Amino acid sequence: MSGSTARPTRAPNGDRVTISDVSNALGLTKSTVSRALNGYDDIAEGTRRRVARMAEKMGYIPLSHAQAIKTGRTRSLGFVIQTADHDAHRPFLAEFLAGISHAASAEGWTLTVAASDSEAGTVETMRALWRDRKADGFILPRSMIADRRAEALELARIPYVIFGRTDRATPCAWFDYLGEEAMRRGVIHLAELGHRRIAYVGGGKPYYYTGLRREGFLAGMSAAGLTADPALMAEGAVTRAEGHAAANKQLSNKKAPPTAFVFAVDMAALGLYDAAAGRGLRIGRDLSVIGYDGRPEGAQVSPPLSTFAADAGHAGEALAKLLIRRVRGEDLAALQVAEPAEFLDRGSAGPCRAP
Amino acid sequence: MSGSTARPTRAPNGDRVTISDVSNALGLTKSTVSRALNGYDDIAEGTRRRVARMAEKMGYIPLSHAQAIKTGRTRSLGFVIQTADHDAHRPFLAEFLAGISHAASAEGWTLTVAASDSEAGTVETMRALWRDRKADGFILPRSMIADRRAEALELARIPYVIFGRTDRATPCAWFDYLGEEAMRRGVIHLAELGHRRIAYVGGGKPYYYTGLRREGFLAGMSAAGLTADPALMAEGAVTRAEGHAAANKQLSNKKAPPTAFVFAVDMAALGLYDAAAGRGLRIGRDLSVIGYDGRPEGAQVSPPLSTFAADAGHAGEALAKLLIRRVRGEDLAALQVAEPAEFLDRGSAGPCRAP
DNA sequence: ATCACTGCCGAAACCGGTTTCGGCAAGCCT
DNA sequence: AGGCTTGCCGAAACCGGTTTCGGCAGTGAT
Repeated sequence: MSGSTARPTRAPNGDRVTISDVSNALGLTKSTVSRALNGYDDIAEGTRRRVARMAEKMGYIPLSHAQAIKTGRTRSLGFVIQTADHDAHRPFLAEFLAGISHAASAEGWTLTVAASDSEAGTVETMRALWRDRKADGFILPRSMIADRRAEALELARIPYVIFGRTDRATPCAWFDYLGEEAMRRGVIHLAELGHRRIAYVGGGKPYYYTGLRREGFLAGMSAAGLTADPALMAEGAVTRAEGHAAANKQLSNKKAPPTAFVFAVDMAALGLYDAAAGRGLRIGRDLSVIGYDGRPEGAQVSPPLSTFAADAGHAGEALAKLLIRRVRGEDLAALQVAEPAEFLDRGSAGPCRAP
Repeated sequence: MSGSTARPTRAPNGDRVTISDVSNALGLTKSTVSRALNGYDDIAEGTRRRVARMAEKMGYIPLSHAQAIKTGRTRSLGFVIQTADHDAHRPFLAEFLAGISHAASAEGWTLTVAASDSEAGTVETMRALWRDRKADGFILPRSMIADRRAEALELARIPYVIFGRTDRATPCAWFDYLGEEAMRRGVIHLAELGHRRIAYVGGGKPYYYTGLRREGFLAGMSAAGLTADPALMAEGAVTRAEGHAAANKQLSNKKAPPTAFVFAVDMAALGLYDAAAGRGLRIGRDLSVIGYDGRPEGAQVSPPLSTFAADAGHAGEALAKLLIRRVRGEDLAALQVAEPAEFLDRGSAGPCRAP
């Protein structure tokens, strides 16, 4: 026993331990070691354990691209940054990517990112990455209405998961926060504070979540026994400036200005602070507002924006795990996850003071 | 000629064209094709061209991980997101990564990103990625004083490039914007507008750029024939809140409050807007300010913040190109690039109105 | 005419794994 | 006791490339 451990643990290689090193140390062939490690059923249980222990002890980690040449799988997730959309979702990216690679590396996978400046280019990029085995599947951020990326991937039979639900007929793997539920709760919360004229400012047109949140708002209104005034509803505001404009428009409604706002997007909600400042109104007292996203910028303003936290890092982690399971062949039905967004009551929503 | 083109261009493989497909189509061996494509000098010029054309025509792209098993190179750049530093640099990340992968894919390389939550973890992660051939080299964002990441990589002989210069003795490849030059020009610009009491608010302590910009400020002062007042100089402000605090402190200087500010970081400069609003001072008239970074947030405020644009996307591209050249073995001396930051005069710096 | 080069390509080993196939030994059945 | 499974492992092919080595034909020198 002690004699055989004198065998050099050091690989003859560069410094890596190869499968041959392991098999030599055990007096087995590398094919046996490979099958033992990969769970083939023609390996004796005792042998399997011996192999596993020795591999562990020697620190053997298979070279993923050496396996890939035969298996076609690299154990890497793909993500394409779409540089064209200079939209409001960009700031999420850092946490999102961090979340993805965090979950990925926990499973021994990696994240490959590429960039493209158009939707067509994105699809083409993913196809190329797939063809060259740089990624075993893709994570698509922000599902859009009639999402062509998903369509193309489906057609090419490339595994993928989406952040957000879709309107596509064929099912797919996805993770999403229940934005509609948040909107509903937000409205009810405001109603309980006595607000009756509640305005709504929705998000980006092409995104699927926009419809969901709008419906959530309407559901909240009827749950609270209120009727939604079409004049107090808008869509398409994702930046602070757009939110400012939308808020200004609704506040100009002379005969029945809103006393509270629900925004589908935090950044737009910050625009209300500007609109309020321009009119000498105080947020949280003269005007209440609830946002959605949990953006850090919302915590900086005064009073801090009450919002629903949709943690991007957590979403990234969840999606990475889902994609890995998807690539491994799990059924789609088990790969659809929805989570509630957590309400952060930070003071921008107060009791109604209007008559 | 026309007869031989009847040969199936389609690969017998899955759908990929392999090197054997190319060699068969030409009646050569794959070793010859490989050497022809890789520029060996024992291949006749005519043959080389025939091979190149056929490869192009058939759409042959070598599988990078198939090459890697022999060469040890994957043609991929590594980048580790450090999740711990929730600092102000986070927002740059999206453009930075987009720039990197843009330049990378232009050369047929890819970007592998991982995440870590500590400096030690970052180094360990890079080492693991390197060992497993997931990355041929790394891009380090934001050089720090006594940067341990660079030290560790140097020791392990792992190629890398840094965004920013360093204080390390051993030379390394880097790209940087001339922040000190920008500070100098900013001061001179303000001096030409008549300002004499110019305050300075520097950036993050651990970062190397902080010292450079401070020196740049001082150089500008002396170039303008002014003496810097230590009471009007601060450091360590990278967020809006920190900038707000620093500005407040300097504006409280009763006997000689500054009429103009130079900030090392845009986000901190925005804090001056808050401080000014709190005192009823108008930026661009009562108070002048010049920032640095070219952050989009600076364009949103009123008046828009005059600043120096240090394009993160461009930096990413430049660094990716440098790293690729570095991995290919080019000498360090040629891989050190400094570029000026472009001044964006957007109105926050006006003539001095103080006595 | 001979010889040593040189230019150019094929043959084969190799990289680090996976996977198919075949065979030996033990166990079960008749 | 002999035949048939079954369990378990080794041998060898294979994946898609790279790289070493050797040899053949043509060239120039002697």
